Amino acid sequence: MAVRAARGGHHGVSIEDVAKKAGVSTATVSRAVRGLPRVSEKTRQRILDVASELGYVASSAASGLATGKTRTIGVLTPYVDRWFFYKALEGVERELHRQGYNLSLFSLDSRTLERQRTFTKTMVAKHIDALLVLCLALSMEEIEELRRLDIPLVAVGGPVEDCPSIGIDDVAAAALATRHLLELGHRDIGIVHGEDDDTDLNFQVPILRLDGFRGELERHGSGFHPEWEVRGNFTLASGADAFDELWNRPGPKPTAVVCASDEMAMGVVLQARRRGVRVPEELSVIGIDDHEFSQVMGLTTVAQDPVAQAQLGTQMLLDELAGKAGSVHDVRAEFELRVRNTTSAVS
Amino acid sequence: MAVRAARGGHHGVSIEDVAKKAGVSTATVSRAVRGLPRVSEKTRQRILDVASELGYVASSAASGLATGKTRTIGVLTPYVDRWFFYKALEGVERELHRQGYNLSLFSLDSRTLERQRTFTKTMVAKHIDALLVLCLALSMEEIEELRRLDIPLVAVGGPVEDCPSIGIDDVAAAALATRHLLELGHRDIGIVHGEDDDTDLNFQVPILRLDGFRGELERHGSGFHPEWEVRGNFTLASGADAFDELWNRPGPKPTAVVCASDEMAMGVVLQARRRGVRVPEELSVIGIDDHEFSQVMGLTTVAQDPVAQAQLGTQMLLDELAGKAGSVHDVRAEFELRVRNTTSAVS
DNA sequence: GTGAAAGCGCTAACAT
DNA sequence: ATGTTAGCGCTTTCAC
Repeated sequence: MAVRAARGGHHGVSIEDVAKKAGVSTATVSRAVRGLPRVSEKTRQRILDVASELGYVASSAASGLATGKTRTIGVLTPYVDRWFFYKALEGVERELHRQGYNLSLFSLDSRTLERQRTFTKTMVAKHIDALLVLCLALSMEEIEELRRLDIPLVAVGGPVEDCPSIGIDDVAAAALATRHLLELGHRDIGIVHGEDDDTDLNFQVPILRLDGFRGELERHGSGFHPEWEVRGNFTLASGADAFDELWNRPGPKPTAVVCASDEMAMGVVLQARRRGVRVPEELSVIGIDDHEFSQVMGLTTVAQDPVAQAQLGTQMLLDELAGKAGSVHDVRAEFELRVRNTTSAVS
Repeated sequence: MAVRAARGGHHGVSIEDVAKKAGVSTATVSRAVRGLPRVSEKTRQRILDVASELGYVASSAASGLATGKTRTIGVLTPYVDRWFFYKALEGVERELHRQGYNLSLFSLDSRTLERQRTFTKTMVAKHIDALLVLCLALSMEEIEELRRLDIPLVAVGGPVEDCPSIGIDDVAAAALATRHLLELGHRDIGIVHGEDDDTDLNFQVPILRLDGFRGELERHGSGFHPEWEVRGNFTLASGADAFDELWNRPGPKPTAVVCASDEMAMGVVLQARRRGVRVPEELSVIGIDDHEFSQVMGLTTVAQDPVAQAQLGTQMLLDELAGKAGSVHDVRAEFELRVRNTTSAVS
């Protein structure tokens, strides 16, 4: 007893408290509160009443220990303050809480050194029943480690080696954006992409979009302009910088530019206008995403829906946990061109 | 044994496995892996080796049950896709994982009906050791329920009844924004606020900012223009709508407008320019927040730092959990005027 | 339909 | 420094 008191079990109604007060065994309480059969309606009701009167809620640690399930799924993401990521997070959350699951958030910001530790120690600690990875730059070892976890796993927003994933066809999306410009008569097209030099990181999206752009240009027979391929990092500021880079360089300028994200596209538009380059009259700009700001800004873009993608991924995980093996599988999400007013026919 | 196998305990190295293989008791393993004293360096090393060889990680459910601690703290937020909130979330995450804590995210989107359920059932289930509430619209019953949880609690970004909170002085921030306009010579000033009609919800921020605005005007002796007080909901789109509302109304227009958030301010700027009203020549606009887009857009604003606020709040919670009673307390966070180019002297 | 009892994997006295 | 042991609160088999 001394032990128990010392461990601070003071506040917290246990199943036993309910059982006693209801005059039944803990087993019956357990069945009753979980809505299991083999309890008469009468006793169930009595138990439920007592439970709510006492404010009883099962300890997740205890039931987790007993069942091996935690009813929480993890979300692993590189950022939480970037559009795709917070939208997706929103989607996961929505789907999860609707089902009474908890969401455990892991953010592996940069390529920090303490990363590995976090990964192994904290995540693998059986905290979670399943994991949803958001389009993360993962090393091979990390991926390997995740697989070893042996829990349902799905990637959203970008392919992850050997792992079912949900997301748009990035190559096709970038190609679509490029084609839109081509069809408007543009021939001098630049791109603001996000490809990093860093290798060994499993972050394909920027590369895929760049590929889509180049592929479409090639298909069309347009020439390459390596000097018009400039790198950004998916932020608004980097888009503005990209415009400067393009315009500060001597020589001819592109008449249009496709951006690997709306944020960068908006950066380009804003900076162009600030420097007196009219959009779309002198420069057409198209993005990918359909950020909520894009509509107000009138940005032409290739839209995708991260919330829906994340919800789908979550649902698959939940289905899998519910016993429907094979629920988790690859899905190419939808995307579509939304023409607004940052693109126009070449003059 | 049949039981154990049936419960899927197959993958999962237990403390006993380690103990056996290392030839010690589970108690010693427990001490060793947690870095507790009373273990010789020799055995500790041996245990650690075995543990890592076996890939042992303590089950959080088991240790949670034994200790009554979960090493996870909850974050309760109304949105995850709005600036202040995702920034704060980022701050919490950063601070938490640095300390090996987990983050459990609860999003109580709208005033949905299933809200109550989520609240009670899921949250209160002892999942968490402490809770950080993000500037949420809470009903009195909900607040009451939170207090009953009897765990360290702190609010960030907006006052919550009877609960220590970290955030800027919203009245002062709005007053500062207003004063800036006044000092530029503006006398016809409008506001885009976010005050909702909904009562009984503990979401003070919009009201406080509106108060700050009105107070400053009054202090200055400027007249009120109720028709220039228009409501938004903190989004870019609502800012654009607010501009329309202001400009579509017959009669004189304000020469300046303060907005309760940068997103709304940007909406106003964008819509003004689209409709041919020059900013800042014909209309000065100031926001509150310093959204990452604001710098690129050149928006004048009163800046605050949600990441820092959240980190501070998290640290307080952690300190409290570490035994430093009284660590959680009110803090007025900093804010400062950042003049850029959406405001200018009245012409 | 209900109860007794044996765990789940870990921690914390207490003894040695 | 290390082992023994009694729980933590819940679930689940098996008997009744």
